[in-house]
Amino acid sequence: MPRSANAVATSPGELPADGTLLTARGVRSREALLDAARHVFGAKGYANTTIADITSQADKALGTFYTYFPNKEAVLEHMAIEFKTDMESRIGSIDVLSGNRYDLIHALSSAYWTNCRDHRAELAAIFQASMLDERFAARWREIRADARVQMTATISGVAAAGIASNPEPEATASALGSMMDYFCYVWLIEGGELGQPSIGDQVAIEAMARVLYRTIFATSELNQSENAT
Amino acid sequence: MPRSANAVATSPGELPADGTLLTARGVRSREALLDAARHVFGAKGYANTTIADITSQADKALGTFYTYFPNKEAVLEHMAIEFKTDMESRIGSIDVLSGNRYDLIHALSSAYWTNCRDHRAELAAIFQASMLDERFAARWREIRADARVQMTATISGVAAAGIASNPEPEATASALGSMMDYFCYVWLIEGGELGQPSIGDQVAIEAMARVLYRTIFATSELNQSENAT
Amino acid sequence: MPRSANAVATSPGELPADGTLLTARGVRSREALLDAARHVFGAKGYANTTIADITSQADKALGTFYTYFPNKEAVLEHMAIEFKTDMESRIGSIDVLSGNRYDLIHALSSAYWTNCRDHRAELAAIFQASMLDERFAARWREIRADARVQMTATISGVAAAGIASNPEPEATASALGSMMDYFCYVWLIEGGELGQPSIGDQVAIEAMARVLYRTIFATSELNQSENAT
Amino acid sequence: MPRSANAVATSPGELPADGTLLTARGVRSREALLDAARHVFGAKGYANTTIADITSQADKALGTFYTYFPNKEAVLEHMAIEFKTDMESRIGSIDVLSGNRYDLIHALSSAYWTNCRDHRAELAAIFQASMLDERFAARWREIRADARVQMTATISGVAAAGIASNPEPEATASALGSMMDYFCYVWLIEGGELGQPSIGDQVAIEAMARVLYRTIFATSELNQSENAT
DNA sequence: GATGAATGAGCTTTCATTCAT
DNA sequence: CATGAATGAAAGCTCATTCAT
Repeated sequence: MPRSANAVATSPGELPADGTLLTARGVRSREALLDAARHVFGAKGYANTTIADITSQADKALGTFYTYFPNKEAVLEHMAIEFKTDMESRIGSIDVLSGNRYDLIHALSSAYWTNCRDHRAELAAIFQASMLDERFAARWREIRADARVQMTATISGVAAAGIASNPEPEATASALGSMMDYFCYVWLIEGGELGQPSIGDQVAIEAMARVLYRTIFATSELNQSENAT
Repeated sequence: MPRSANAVATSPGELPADGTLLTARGVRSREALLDAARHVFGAKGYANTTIADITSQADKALGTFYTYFPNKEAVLEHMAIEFKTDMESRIGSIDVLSGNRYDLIHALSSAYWTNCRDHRAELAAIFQASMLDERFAARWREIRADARVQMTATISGVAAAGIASNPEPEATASALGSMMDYFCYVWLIEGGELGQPSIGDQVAIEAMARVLYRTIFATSELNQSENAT
Repeated sequence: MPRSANAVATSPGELPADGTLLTARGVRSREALLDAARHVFGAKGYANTTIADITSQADKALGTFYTYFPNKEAVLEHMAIEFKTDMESRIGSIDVLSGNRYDLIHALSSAYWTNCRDHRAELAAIFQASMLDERFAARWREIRADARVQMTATISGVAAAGIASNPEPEATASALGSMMDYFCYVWLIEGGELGQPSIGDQVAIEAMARVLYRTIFATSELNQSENAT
Repeated sequence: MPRSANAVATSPGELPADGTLLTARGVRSREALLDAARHVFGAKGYANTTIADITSQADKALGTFYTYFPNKEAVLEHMAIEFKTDMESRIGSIDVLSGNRYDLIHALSSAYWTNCRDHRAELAAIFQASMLDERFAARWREIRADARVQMTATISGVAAAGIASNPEPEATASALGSMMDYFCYVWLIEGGELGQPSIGDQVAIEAMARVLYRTIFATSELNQSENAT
């Protein structure tokens, strides 16, 4: 297919299914579909969303969807990449040098929480898809791994000598990562715990920061009773 | 109208759809279906499992399923109850008085992990269903709440005075609960983290225990730097 | 799935998609679908026939089709086997010893024509599918090969010495096979030649026989002028 | 309303859908689409080819197709005419007077085979379409009739008295025509017979010539045994 | 003329659920 | 109780055709 004169360059990830460029109109439509998808994923969940739900939310014909995406997974793929990229950028822009150790942990929690909050719908969809589709489970594992590595790197940078030893750091990091992932999911998507549907940003961020901080910087004293077991 | 002479009393939760009693044969069939469901839920996931999958695994005819359950959710409901009951029983049987504080936490982690491990398939199904079905999300919330309350009660029983303060105990408990739930899910069901497919029981239990213990019993010293922020 | 007491043994090729046995009712339904398929394949052509056409012709619900066949190809597969089996049986039952050479050729033509005529709809479908679907082209090639081999064997059995040599017997056999296949297709399915929509059985059979006979048993005299070229 | 100054006269069959004249650019585009269609018809088959396949092969936008053709059939129509015209021209240019009888038959076979070979893709498409579309079946019938008439005329011109009688000459001609059509299809398009994917031009042409020659010029001797039946 | 986005009818396939035997 | 055939609503995806730019 020829490069039309009115086709415009698009940023990576904005290419339609067949690899051709999009016109301005195309870019708008694609964006409308993504917005619509975000909306309905958030409202009905990824699995319960049909292509028709997305197009009707975007006020497009059903077939239009397939001009831009080969299937629902592709939409999610796109969102997952955005989610990941954004997360990396937020975590990457934390100033590792300023502030004390707790500040750093707090900044990390804050970045994590905020990113999940600002990508509520996508997070919901990604989480759900990771439990339904083997391929997406692998995708999500990558995203988690990435975040965990970032986190670990950040932590390691400030970990001073004399701090409580961390046997099995990998397992501990996994536990902390699980905490963050699911805590965000529970409060931002599932609707909180029984009888308590929502939580303030600060309270949430501090709760996560607390668990992270105490686990990572436990004093040797505490550490010893642990070993005493 | 009286049931046939060979109808037998069944324990609660073993009643067929219409509330009548089951014959011995009926009990066997029902059990076969539940076993089959556990098996295929574990193998293909809850969402991807069809009623036909269950009956064919159980070597029964399709229609037989509806003699015992109104639908797939009912099967899961049953499993969720078992999961919950078993969890309560394991946590309840922890000897709160013996051992030191870490031992108690460790016992808790162990009970949690072991229950999840022994109910792998059900856990997978419950997790998945909680993301697909609003009703099941509520159900799972209850189960989680229950476990959290149990856990908190256990913790509170040994929490001595002078220990680091826990502002927002609810949020902290939620974070710790999230950690346990998802950590178990990741390692027992999803297949671990990127590049590391499995984990030893002891390593897993200790990782969870470490996070719980350090978070709950942080020394005031650590606590102060936290407040200093 | 259990072997139900009312499931009945079925002849090979009458098994449903999942390999289980069919009940008497099932056998009836399956047959009804096959009949309906034959009918609509004949009326609208294979490619233009939808599953819905078949089921509505059979007065069944759409989904019923999938109880017996995984897709439209499977129906055709079934028909192709029947066609081939029947053809083999007809050709196989020709009495090779009785009659003169021409009689044998005539019997062969007759068997061929009659089989195609009695399987009009299937032949149409098979022919069409062989042009649309690579897999079916291979299937049809097998059927043709089989028929050709049968034919050749029959011919060889009576081919006396001193008959005109046949250089490139394979190519000649292929040409004769093509003649028979397409001649039958043209007159039995396509609706004949321009301006002549039908042909009598005897005329058709004799026309094919004539070409076969003259080609195979050409006298050396004729053969020599051929070589003289 | 007069067309623009750069509109040029086109040969018959090169008119766009609306009957107006084409500019030089238009002629180029149209030709590009026809070439592309030939290519993809040959590669994927007529039925499996979409308009998008054609335009993308031609490196044109989808909509451009409809500037020149109302639909896919129109493209094929065009090709069929070319095929037919070319066939007529090749057969027409055979020198009826020179050479012996076999030479003439051979020249006919050769012209037929060569034309089919040089229009492989079109032949494939025409054949296929004749099985899918009633209108095209009629079209193809015309083409075949034409070739048959040409052939018969050629043959008749050299048929001397005293040659074996040909009862039902129409049916015989139809059988011979079927042989040629399908033999060419099988070897040039379908990929040959089972286990033998291709054939040399000479072998193919001679096989067809042999069948034609022996059938048409059978000696009375052979003819008699035929009647003896 | 050329472009490619938009449309929606049409088809395939799946599967929960019912029900006659 | 057990059986498995029947049902039809839903959803995914394709593609010929139109049309505004």
